[in-house]
Amino acid sequence: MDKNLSWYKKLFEKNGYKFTAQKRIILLEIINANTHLSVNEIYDKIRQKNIGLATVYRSLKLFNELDIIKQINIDTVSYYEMKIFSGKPLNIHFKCSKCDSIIDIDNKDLNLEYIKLNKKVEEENNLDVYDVNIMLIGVCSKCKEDK
Amino acid sequence: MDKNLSWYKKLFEKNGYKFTAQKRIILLEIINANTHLSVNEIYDKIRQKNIGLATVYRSLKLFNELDIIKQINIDTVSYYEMKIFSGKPLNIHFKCSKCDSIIDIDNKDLNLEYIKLNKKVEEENNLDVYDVNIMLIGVCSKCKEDK
DNA sequence: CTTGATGCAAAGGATTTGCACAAAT
DNA sequence: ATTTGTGCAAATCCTTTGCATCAAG
Repeated sequence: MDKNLSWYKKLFEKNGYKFTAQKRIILLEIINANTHLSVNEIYDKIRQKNIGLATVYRSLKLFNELDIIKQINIDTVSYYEMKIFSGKPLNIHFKCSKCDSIIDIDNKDLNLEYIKLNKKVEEENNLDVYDVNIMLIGVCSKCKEDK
Repeated sequence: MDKNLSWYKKLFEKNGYKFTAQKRIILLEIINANTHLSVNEIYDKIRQKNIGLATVYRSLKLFNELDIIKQINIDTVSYYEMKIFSGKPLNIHFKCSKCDSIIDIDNKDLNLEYIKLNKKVEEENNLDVYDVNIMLIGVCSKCKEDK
């Protein structure tokens, strides 16, 4: 087991949960995907391993609670992705309203600018902001071409 | 009927839909709320008028199609609010993770800055962006106090 | 009279829960 | 042993759909 997984194992146990084979498999899928996944996408990848849908839901709920994944809701469908701290403070998602594809937008400069804006919101409204979801809607480059 | 409502009536009829009493009642609730409403919040306000839940869903779907309302999804719950063009190009929502309240954040300067950032995203990724949903998550001022 | 709209109830889809059994400490 | 986790099926919640009827043009 590599270093990272044992880190997660410790986190689970510290909070009174067991790091079972099922949770390990589900977590690895999300880590390896490196993008957002829906419950069904996760379930499809692991269904041959005899893991029930309810277990997927329960694991995701737990991961969320422990703050290791992030849930993104797009048109009533939920997607999940890892929270990664270094160099990727937040993820911006773009949805094409023509082809419905969802694109991850990741750009350090942009992220920094968004963070500055968040600071401003915090100050002006007396809030603590610790997470942001930004969802852009429009037409992607492919759909701009074929019209 | 005031000017605004007759504008909506025309919009509906131009698109082959009737401006019924039910749609009028539902639309007025959203206009008067001046904030985001869930389907249940809308339904509760009008249920005494003998309007079915299905009609609420159908009307919201239609309003969305005609682009007069905007749908916001927060943790699998959908909220609806008017799209207002003048001076309110976008709405930023903040959700307190302690008390679950949702606060509308509206500030012209902030909106302008966000729009600049969106331009940057458009250019760098060759996209057309025409709508943005920004959702901040954190702790509200009330919950910051009572701890 | 023709077309779209409505209310109701049934259907559908996503998510959660109850329960008996299995696994881990 | 005790506690937590799992798979399955049933239950629940939100949303959509089918159908008979109603209303508007």
